[in-house]
Amino acid sequence: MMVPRQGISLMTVLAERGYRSTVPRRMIANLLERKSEGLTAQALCKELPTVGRATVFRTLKLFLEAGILCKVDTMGGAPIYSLCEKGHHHHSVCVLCGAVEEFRLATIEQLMRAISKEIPGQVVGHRIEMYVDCLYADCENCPRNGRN
Amino acid sequence: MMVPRQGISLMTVLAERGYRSTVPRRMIANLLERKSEGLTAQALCKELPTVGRATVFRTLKLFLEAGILCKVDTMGGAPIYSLCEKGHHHHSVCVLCGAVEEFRLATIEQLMRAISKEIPGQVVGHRIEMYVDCLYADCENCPRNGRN
DNA sequence: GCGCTTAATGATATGCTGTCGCACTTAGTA
DNA sequence: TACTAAGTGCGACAGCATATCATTAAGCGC
Repeated sequence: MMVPRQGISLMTVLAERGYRSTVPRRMIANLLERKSEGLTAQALCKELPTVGRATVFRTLKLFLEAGILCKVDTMGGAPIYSLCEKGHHHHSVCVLCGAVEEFRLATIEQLMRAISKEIPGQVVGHRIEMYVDCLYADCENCPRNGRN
Repeated sequence: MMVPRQGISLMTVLAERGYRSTVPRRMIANLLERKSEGLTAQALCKELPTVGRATVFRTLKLFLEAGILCKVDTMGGAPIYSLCEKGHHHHSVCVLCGAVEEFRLATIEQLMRAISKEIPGQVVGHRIEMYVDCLYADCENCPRNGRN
C-alpha cells in the first residue's frame, strides 16, 4: 500500500514512441510522477502556469494512448489523471480527497469471465471503480483528518 | 435478456413524489420508456425540439434522483440515460450503438465485499461497466449488422 | 555549432454536457 | 374561473476538452 510508484519514466515512453522531449512535456511528466495519487487537468494547469492548457490536454492524451496514465472518473467531479503501471487493473478513488490507487485482483478477472458468459454479445472491455472513504488513514488532504 | 422493460411508469413516480404532470415531462417520460436501450441528453433534445434543453436536464435529474433512471458512462462519448429498475445493478454498454442493458449478479456483490477487505479505507460505493460488441445479435443500429 | 524542417506550442475560438437566473406560462386547487 | 406556486424556455454561463493557426524550438544533417 502507498508504495512510491517508480515505473518506466513517462519521458522514456514518449521517446520510445518517437515523440520529442520538450520543456512542457518534461514539466508535465515530472509533476505526474511526483504526484502518484493523481491530479486533475485543472490542477496540472494551475501548477504549471507557463504551460498552455491545450498542451496539458495534448500531453495527457499522449500518455493515455501509451497506456502509462489513467483517466479515472470521480463521483461527479473532474476526472483524475493518475500514473499507472502497464497492464490491466482497476482503481479505488477517495470520495473525500480524490486520491487514486490502483488494485489488481485475480478474482476480478475470474468474475469478468463469468459475467461475459451471462451477457449477450462479445465483451470488449470493462471498468470497475471502487469509491472509498479514504485510502490513507493519515491523509491530511481529507477534511475528516484535520491533522491526525 | 431483452425483456421489454415495463416497470413503474416514470410519471407515476413523479406524481408519488409530488411533482406536477406537465406536457414536457410526459413527452420525456414517454420517449425514455419507449427507448429502453437508452438515449443521450442530446438525442432527447433532438427528438423533442419543442422542449427546452434546460427542461430536459431538469427532468432527467428528477428521474435520476427518484432512482428510476441511470446515467451510464460510455467509453469516451456522451453519457446515456437509461430507464432502470430500482435496486442495485450494473450496466453493459454496446460500444457500437450505445445500447444499455442492466445486469445483476449475486457473484458481483460477493466479490465487492471481498475487495472491500483488500482495499484500505471504507468502501462507500462502486461502479462496474461491461463494454460489449453488441447486446443484440440482430441490432440494426450497429454498423456491423447491415440488415441481418 | 548552424540552419533547416517539421513537430510542438500557446492563444484563441469552439464544442459539449450541464446549470443558473429570470420573466413568462400553466397545472392544480380553491 | 381565478389564483398561485411550480414549471418552462431562453439565454448566459461554467467546466472539461478539442480544433485552428501562426509562432517557436527540437532534433537532425552538415
